[in-house]
Amino acid sequence: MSEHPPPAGAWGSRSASQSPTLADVAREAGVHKATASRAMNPLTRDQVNADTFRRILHAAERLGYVPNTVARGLRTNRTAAIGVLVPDLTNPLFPPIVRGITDRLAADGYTTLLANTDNDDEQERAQFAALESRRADGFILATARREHRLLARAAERGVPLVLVNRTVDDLDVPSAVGDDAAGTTQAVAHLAALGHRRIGHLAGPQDLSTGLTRQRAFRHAMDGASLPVPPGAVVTCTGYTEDAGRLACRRLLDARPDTTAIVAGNDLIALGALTALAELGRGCPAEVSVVGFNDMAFVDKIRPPLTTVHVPHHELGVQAAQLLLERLHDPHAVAKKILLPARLVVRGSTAPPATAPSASP
Amino acid sequence: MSEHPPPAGAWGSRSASQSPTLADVAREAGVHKATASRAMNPLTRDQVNADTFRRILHAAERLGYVPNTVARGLRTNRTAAIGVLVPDLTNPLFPPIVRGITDRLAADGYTTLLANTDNDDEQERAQFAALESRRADGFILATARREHRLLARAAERGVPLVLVNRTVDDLDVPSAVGDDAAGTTQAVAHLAALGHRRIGHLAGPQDLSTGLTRQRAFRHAMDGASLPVPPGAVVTCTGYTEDAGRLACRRLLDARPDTTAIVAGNDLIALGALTALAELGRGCPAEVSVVGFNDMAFVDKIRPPLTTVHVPHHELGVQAAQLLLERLHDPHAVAKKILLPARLVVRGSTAPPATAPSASP
DNA sequence: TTGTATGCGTTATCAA
DNA sequence: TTGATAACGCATACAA
Repeated sequence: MSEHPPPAGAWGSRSASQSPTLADVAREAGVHKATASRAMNPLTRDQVNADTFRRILHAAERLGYVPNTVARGLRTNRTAAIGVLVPDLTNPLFPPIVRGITDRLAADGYTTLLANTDNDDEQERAQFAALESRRADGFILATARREHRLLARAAERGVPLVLVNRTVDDLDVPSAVGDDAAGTTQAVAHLAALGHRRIGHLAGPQDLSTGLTRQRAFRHAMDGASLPVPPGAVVTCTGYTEDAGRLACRRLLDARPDTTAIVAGNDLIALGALTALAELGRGCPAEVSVVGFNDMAFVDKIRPPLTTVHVPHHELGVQAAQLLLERLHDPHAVAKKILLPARLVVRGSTAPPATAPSASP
Repeated sequence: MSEHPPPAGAWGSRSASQSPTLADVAREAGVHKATASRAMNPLTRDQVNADTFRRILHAAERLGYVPNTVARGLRTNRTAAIGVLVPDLTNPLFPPIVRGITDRLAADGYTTLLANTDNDDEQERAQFAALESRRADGFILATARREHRLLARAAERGVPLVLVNRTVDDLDVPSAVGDDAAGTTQAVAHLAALGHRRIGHLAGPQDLSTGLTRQRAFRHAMDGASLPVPPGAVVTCTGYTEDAGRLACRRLLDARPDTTAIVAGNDLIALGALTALAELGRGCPAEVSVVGFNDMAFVDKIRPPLTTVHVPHHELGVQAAQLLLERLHDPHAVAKKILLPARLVVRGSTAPPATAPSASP
């Protein structure tokens, strides 16, 4: 056994800043490495005698043994690490999603490798390659475009992949997204019920599933309410940003000055629209109502408090992680697509139109 | 997967979903593993003949070789991965910090391992252990309390550690934080210049460096302006949350009903204070002015737009990452503490007091 | 139930 | 400049 054990938590002759290995534990417990390995692994724990198990565990504790996940990963070819790619963490949409992901993953002992892509193909490729070289067991992408080369190739190679928030065209990849269509429909219904007839849409980028789905749902809902969507009433923003929203709103009101309500592609676009309205001296909701999408943090505090479609982002993250874990457990499972309910939250940015709907023939 | 051999980029006889290894590349190029290794590593690249280098690189490309970071990590005992611990990513304070960290780390080829602790000791311990078992090369903690057992022990063990946003007492750990004292001083000076004399402080938790520093700076600045800080004018919040701010604000106004201005420990506390004021029917800034701290995203959009102290959070993250990289490069470097400038941003939540400062004797 | 032997993919050391 | 060999720490097939 050990001669004079150094103060505490040291391990014999090894240099002070070295971690003890399974070999050290085995030596300390007087067993073979393999037995120590079995004792430390929950899955093989029952293969070892109860008594020796206690001895080994005790030795491990005494030495402060921590299993080396890197070595284990090399041996087992599984790292219990998941790559998470988001466009930009400072977009308030993503923190709750990522939080949901990490919460679910951590519960199963998985670690989250986080990377931002800034919607840049080259950055995304580089980050994805880096995480793949790290042998992440799977990926959760919040960066999907409807057509996505990198994503398609990865899926074809059989890389375990799950999409969150956005989805992709023509590919059987599991995903967890909000019900964009239903949310948009509720927004239009709300405005129609208030008496609005000239409703515009500031659409998100059409190469993103959210942008396209919401735009189509908008037209469909308008049609269903027998409301017209004349040329210029739908303007596509260059991005999900405040500034793109501001610019698009000006174009919308330029083409359709009598617009009384706007369905924005998301909350950032809605904020931009509010700015544009303020610049143009048009009151919201007095003259123009605005509905957002996502119910980002603090949009209830702005002026006017934003009517918007709530999407359960944390739960989106949880479900995405859950899907990935299931897929890792059973690689041949069918690629589920989860749609989480969205619901309109009415606040102060919507009101009946100031002038009654035109009563002329 | 598919029975049909994959179209292109397959590697001889290996099973379809296997990555090619250095051995495969070496065989393809007709050299030894070791030579291939040297060719693929930027640091040893020049040890290899230019011609064979091209041959190896070509072979690697043909096979789609990606170095296995796990194996490299086992061999070199360095993983190029950094553990990042935050209390809660959905607190708007942290996304820009984390973004700054990942930006700087990614630039040097490091990967970010992200974990949330929810200010819970046990969660933090577990997450830290998990990341350590993964052999992260170092850690950036946004979770520091002034006295922090886990942190202290890790520092003593020589684990490369950097603190961000918050710091710790009595420990030589590098850190990057905002200039809390200077920011608070500016806030008080601003209010005093507006004519406020009865200024209260909703202090953050005093076991956090930010809470203590700002509280002390508040008292010091008040003293410097010859303004009194009577009992009850400083209330400590139970946390950096809206609700804690709301409750504390009620206690403050209960004890000191004639308060005309409030310096909040941070923006969330300020938001809670605004809520409390609204509940009590006290206008802001008409009756009570409020100053926040941090300049979180979108506090310029709320009503009233929040006067607050801007802290360069992204840069805080960048600097923290930079400190850690330096420390990894030179483990014996001195533990720098970086203080980034904070500056008051005046918006709509502050105004001169409604009643002129009491003119009685 | 435990011990033996081997290899995961890479890099460091030594020889040639 | 290149090749041979060993070792990083662990898990597992096989033997005992």
